[in-house]
Amino acid sequence: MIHRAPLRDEVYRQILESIHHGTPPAGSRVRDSDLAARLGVSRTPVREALLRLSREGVLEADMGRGFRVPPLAAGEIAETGQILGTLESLALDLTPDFPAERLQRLGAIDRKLEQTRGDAARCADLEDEWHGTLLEGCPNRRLLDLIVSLRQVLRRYLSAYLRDVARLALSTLPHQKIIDALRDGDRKAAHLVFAQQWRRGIEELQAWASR
Amino acid sequence: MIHRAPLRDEVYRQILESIHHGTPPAGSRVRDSDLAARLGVSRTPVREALLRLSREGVLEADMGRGFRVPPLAAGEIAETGQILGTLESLALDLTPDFPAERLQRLGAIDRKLEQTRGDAARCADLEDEWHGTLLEGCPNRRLLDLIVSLRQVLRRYLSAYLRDVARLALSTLPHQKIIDALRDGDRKAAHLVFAQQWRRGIEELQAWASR
DNA sequence: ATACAGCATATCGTATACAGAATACTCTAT
DNA sequence: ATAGAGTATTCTGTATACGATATGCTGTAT
Repeated sequence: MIHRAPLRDEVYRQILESIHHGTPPAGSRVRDSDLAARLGVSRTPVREALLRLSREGVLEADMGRGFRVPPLAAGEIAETGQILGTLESLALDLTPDFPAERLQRLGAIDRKLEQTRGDAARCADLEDEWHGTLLEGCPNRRLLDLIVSLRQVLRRYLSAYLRDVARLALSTLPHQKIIDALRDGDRKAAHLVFAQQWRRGIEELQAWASR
Repeated sequence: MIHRAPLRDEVYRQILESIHHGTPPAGSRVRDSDLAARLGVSRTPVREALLRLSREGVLEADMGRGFRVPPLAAGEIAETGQILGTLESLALDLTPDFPAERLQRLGAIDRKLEQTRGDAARCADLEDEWHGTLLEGCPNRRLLDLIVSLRQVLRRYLSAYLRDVARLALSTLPHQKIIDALRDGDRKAAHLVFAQQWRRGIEELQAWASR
């Protein structure tokens, strides 16, 4: 069973990756013809990807003025964080079980996370992967899709933060606490730590973004 | 200060309205050239609108096969309902206050709702307006945007339901209970009734959709 | 030096063109 | 009459073209 993938999807991924690496930097314009030339495709799929990115909040679009990477705004962290924290908590609650195999994979990601030094984007990637793995058992696929797309917004801040403070690695301690609670079958505790970690993470990002 | 609006936005609205009225019916294909001809614009803005609608879950897009109105599926009601109920509850909690003026407007919408007979789409419109008005004070604009776009998915089911059972009007009783609780400053009670009403609504829709 | 008018250029939003894949159609063989 | 191969047509995804608006530059006046 073969299936062709739309160009716009690949273009979407490429642009997103660039933005996470900070190119172009926050505040700058994004010219569709530039991207089309760089990626070797026409403007059409590029614009489709840009339109999608601006619906998702990763880009801004002003009529007649094209697209731009919005400046980092502390307020956006809180807005998106509230939503994402709520939705990920919901996904956690909806997940029927956490088989040992999944918990092991979570531990493996944490170990990689601890070994990752210096590469902010890679670090943020792993953090994303951890959350994705934790929630992958949630049967509500639409919810998972929504979470993934919302996460792109926060990822921009997380990457910028990690680059800026040049922190060598994210702490995996709260991760481990959640894994332990789930292994013991203590959903309530897991939920609590998870929500608390979310709050802390958002506060940390916000404190940084507010200078 | 004048601002031109992108064609794709107007096209988006038109298509959405059609779908809510049940044309084209669930299951049928949507040809961009048809719409372009009918609306008197080119395929470009039409495709942009269709792409957006399929990202939002109102349409389906298969590569090489274009777009279609997905068949009504009971599972989708539960999936979207879980998300939307959670997010609207969040928005309710985040709203700092409910001035008397807003509560009066809610009452006015309810009265219109009671007088609306037979027009399913109009009825669903008013139900939407009620929720929109209830939550308009929430300072998290991104959350409100997200809620609006998610609501489009459920609206398709609500419209179809109202058309099918030919119910003359939605009950505004739970609405009134929420308004009363808010007037008394009893947020907890309001939250409770709200969440409960959500559950009941979803169950009702789902029971209908499952035949 | 600064601010502004006027022109040149770039870039956007939309329309159209084109190639290839999917669907519909026809004709034949059973 | 039905099923299936082969062809014609439609429609999609992507590329290109075009007109209009926004942006940037140059020169001049203050």
